[in-house]
Amino acid sequence: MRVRRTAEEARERILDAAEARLRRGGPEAIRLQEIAADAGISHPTILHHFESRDGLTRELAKRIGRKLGEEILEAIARSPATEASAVEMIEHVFSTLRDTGTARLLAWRELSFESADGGAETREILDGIAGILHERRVAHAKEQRLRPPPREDSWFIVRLATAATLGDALSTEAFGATGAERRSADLRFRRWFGRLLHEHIERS
Amino acid sequence: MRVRRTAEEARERILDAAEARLRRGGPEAIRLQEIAADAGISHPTILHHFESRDGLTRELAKRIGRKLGEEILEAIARSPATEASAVEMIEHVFSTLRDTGTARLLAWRELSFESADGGAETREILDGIAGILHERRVAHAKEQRLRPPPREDSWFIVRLATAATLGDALSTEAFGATGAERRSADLRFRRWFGRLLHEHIERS
DNA sequence: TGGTCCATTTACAGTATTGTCGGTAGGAGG
DNA sequence: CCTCCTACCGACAATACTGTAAATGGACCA
Repeated sequence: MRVRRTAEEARERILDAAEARLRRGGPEAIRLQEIAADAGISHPTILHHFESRDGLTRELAKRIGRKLGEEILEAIARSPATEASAVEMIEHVFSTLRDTGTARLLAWRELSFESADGGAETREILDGIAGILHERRVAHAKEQRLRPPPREDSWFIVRLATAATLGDALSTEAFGATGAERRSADLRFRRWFGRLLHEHIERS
Repeated sequence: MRVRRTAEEARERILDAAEARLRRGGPEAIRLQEIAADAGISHPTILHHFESRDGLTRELAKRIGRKLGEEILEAIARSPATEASAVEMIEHVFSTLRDTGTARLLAWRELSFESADGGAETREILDGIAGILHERRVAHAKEQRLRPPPREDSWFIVRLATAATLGDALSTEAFGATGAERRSADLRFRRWFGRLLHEHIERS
């Protein structure tokens, strides 16, 4: 009683299982046998599709990056294009990133592939976001007949938002009680952070 | 020709070696044999002192937390006690944390022991810092006859600084060229962040 | 229907890694 | 000097994990 999938389908399934293990079990949880069990296949099938365990982790890291890009672009597309909402945009982007648990995966990626080439891709995405943000701010300044903010300021805003989200998602346990209380504190913190950035931007 | 150390000394040596491996090689680099080789001992000695590999990692995680606490407290002690320097204090604390590479270790710790009890300890440290910051702010407000900021505001400042530092240290690769150019950008970013917090605090 | 492709499996090989055991030796205290 | 404690080691056991080889069968196509 053997299920046969397309190669693409099988690969996705395997990556899904590996990702789930990574979310739950930390950086050492990528074991071929366990992943295979989760995916309902035998472990040599994984090797058939990814060459080696290393191939699997590399592919997984790539996919995490791709998914992140998609999530962010989607969030940008959904956010209204008014000038003041630039902050909201950022906030929304990164709260999405966080709630989906992608932050943990990103951290694993950074930790595991310190000198990998994957960083360039991430950087492009962030450059893109910073560009959009900056354009909006420049347009806003023109309207109000104020002088435009330095480019680096916009870049730093994105950098801060990224770092804060990543860091916050990682160290959540340290920041308060669990359950409902924590959720509401998380929300208040996010809002507080949004306001902080907003005020900074308003001050141009 | 056999070297005999005190148990305490041996444990420290082993933990040092393990920590170094973790810094360089990522989360999967904790191998008893390699660590033993680095420490100039045989691997059963590690097991003798730590029961099991798991015992070693747990102990290492604990020590990382302790060291962090010490570093932070030291930095606090060194920073002047004037009110306005509260931000500087934070900035200094976390730049120290970052430059020593402790941020990477913390990330490993969070990733590996998701539901461990270690979180409480970290939280206590942060609570302490937030307390100090808040006291200073309250005193400052009293002097200026302004109304004191909400406690949660101080707490959130610390939370943001922590998260941002941790996240930034992790994702540094994604943020720009390496070498001298990056260093100066890092410095500017830190300053920028410091000013951002400072302005927020000044606005009470 | 017969044939080909290839995703999948079972069984196995090889190796790396953790953990155990018995014994050895350094050093402190009597 | 003798004795005890225990840090330490070499050799071995057990297991866990990755990777290989050969066979199997599902699906599509002629």
